[in-house]
Amino acid sequence: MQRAIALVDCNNFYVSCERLFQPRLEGKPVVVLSNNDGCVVSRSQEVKDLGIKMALPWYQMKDVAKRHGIIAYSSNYALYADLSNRVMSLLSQFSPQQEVYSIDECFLELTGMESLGKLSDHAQRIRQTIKQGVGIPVCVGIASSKTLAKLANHVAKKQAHYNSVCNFNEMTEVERDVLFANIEVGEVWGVGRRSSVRLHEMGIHSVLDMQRVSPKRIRDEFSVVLERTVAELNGEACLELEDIVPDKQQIICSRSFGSLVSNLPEMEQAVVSYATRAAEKLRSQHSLASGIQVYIRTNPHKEKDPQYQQSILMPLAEPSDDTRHLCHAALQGLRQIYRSGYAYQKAGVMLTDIIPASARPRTLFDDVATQMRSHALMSAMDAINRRMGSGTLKLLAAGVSQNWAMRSGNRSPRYTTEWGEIARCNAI
DNA sequence: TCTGGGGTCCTAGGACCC
DNA sequence: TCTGGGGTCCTAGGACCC
Repeated sequence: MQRAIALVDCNNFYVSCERLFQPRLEGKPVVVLSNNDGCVVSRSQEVKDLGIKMALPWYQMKDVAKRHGIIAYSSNYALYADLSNRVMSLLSQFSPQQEVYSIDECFLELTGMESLGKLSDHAQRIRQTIKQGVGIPVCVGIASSKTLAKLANHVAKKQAHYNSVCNFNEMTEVERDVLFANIEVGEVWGVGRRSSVRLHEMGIHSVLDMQRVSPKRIRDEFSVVLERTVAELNGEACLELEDIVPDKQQIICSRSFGSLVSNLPEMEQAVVSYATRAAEKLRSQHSLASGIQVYIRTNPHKEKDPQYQQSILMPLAEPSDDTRHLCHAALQGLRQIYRSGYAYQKAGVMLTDIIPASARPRTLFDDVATQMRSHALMSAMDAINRRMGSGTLKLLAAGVSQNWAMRSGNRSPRYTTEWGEIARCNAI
């Protein structure tokens, strides 16, 4: 039986989320910026049409934004995450097997569902359901492997006559060849900028070229990863749907500062804040970490300023999920690598050697009473912060004024997750 | 003034062991 | 004269993704 995998991808997801609550943005050029209002991470079609590239720094496009009346929003992850959950939940009705691949896209297994009629018609019903139920526009690509499904989605998005749905399985080989010959190889999932350049040098320019290249040659010149991509392009499904989300093997929390930091006390506040957040993520997947890595750096874009970056891995005496232990280790690490005389732009922490909490190693000398008190305290903190808002209860070491905190100049209200910011309907 | 954050997988190379 | 070969584990770094 022909394998049928769908990739459902939200259009301009963050921008679509903003428009949902502010319909006046419809038809206008809109962008959403990364943390710190750094660069563009989501663009409306109007902005794409202006030729503005993804990840362009905001300060570099302020002039063009002014000329064209581009409206910029700071990112509002609480809103996007909530709407994403609604989309994914609705999509789960359409297949027994769903892999949520990112905040705005998921794979659905549709193999064998041809009995429902043409799969492209089915995909149109999926689109209508999401549009009606959440209000977010999506495109659907269908094919016999994940890499091809991604490509089909790309076609559905770019070529208007497909009406937002493209099913390679419903096309003849000749039709596909014509299509593939006209798509740049760099559009393929797994072919990044570096590989793209090298492939071009080898004379492989289009998706069709890539499909027909000898897998062995790709393996020798690149890696097994890209060799799999070639197989996937030929309809051989090498990548399975991963419907069970595995625990994270590393948990990172890092952020650029709103303004440069040149003193240890503020760096300490930032590192404690990040370690606190990382510990929350760790507990939410019921895991323990045995190490915490701390990382600091100056601004590499300021070439004239003295540059410094350093990281250090701090092993913990025993695996833990206690914010206090993790922060303590992180601070010790920070003090070892911190050098005065630099203007720091960013710090981060990474939890490593993560194990399930149920696999905590036991010893004869375990202080079970302390472990239980720690667990009770962390559970209470998490419950309060969930209910009253993140950061309601925190370590004093995280600082109160937080002068280094990120900029977020134009964030929309958290319409769906904060009582105080909920959307209002005014009767006239 | 101003350039994101969070992940995964693979590979190469060194240390170490027998 | 002549100094192996294979395996594992760890780490750093690269490439890619959204």
